[in-house]
Amino acid sequence: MLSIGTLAKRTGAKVQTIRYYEQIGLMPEPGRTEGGQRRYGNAGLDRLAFIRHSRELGFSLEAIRELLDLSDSPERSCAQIDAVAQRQLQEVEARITRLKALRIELQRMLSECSADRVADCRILEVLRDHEECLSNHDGTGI
Amino acid sequence: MLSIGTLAKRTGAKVQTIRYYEQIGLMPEPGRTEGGQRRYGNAGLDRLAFIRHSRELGFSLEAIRELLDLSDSPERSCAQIDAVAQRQLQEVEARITRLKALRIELQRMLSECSADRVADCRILEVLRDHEECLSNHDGTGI
DNA sequence: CTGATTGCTACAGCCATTGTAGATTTCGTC
DNA sequence: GACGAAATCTACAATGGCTGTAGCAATCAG
Ligand SMILES: [Zn+2]
Ligand SMILES: [Zn+2]
Ligand SMILES: [Zn+2]
Ligand SMILES: [Zn+2]
Repeated sequence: MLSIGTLAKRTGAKVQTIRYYEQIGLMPEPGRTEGGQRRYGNAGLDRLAFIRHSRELGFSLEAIRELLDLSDSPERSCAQIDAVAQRQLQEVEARITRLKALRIELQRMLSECSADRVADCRILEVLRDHEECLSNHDGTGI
Repeated sequence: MLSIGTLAKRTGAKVQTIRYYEQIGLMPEPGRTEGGQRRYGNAGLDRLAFIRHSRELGFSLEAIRELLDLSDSPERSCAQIDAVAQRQLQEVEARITRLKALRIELQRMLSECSADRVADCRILEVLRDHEECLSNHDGTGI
């Protein structure tokens, strides 16, 4: 049986994070010692590792909850699981697109600035007026 | 003189957001009508437009505060302003790098899944075990 | 003047944690 | 068994950047 600190060390999560996951119902309530401290078995360790790894891959806690629920029905088709991953991929791609547009604007601002007086700083000019921009940054990509 | 609602419409910010910016000291306290409603001049409009555009380019409110402070000294060198933008560019680039790694893992998971039973779902396998991953997702890029 | 719209303050909620304070429990060592 | 250090407990507040709500008060068009 593992203490919450041991679980934290093994998974890279913080102790408070594990308690938070329990609070929101993502981790089940574990057994307790006589003194009231949490004790976990391998199931708890596996579940927490799954959660942490999914977080590292950018899944939201809600998506992870969905994945964990779905994985409780091993005989069903995994189409729904794939859909969750597909959604996540699309979100990642949208964010990449948006960030690339931002990168271009930032690079342009920096390259056009002659590093002179604040009064003539090209960066401030662009920030003051979106007309100076090439992209939209309206959330829909370029 | 502009009401807070007009300011919101002109800049695309929400009314509450403008009040929030005032609360954290990013927007100055404007004049008020006899009845206590906020009234803004062009300075307020310009400042809010600057803040919103900077937010659209991904700058944090702290970075924006810095930029606004720096822009109050028009005769100084703009090196510090450029440094803020440079920092922002580096952050954007780091995020792109990280997201690209995530995209690769997600694409791989999805392409390897044969869309069969949950029990055999490749996506769940990968999420359960980071050993199945090619990248680190440790925040330091690939 | 009246009614609709807008604005006001104060507070709570979102996500996903992290940090804190003060009390209690557990564990290793003697 | 006793002692002290380390870990854990609960409860609550804070982070960033807003957004939403409730219950009033002010403003504006007709
Ligand atoms: Zn400059
Ligand atoms: Zn722009
Ligand atoms: Zn699958
Ligand atoms: Zn991995």
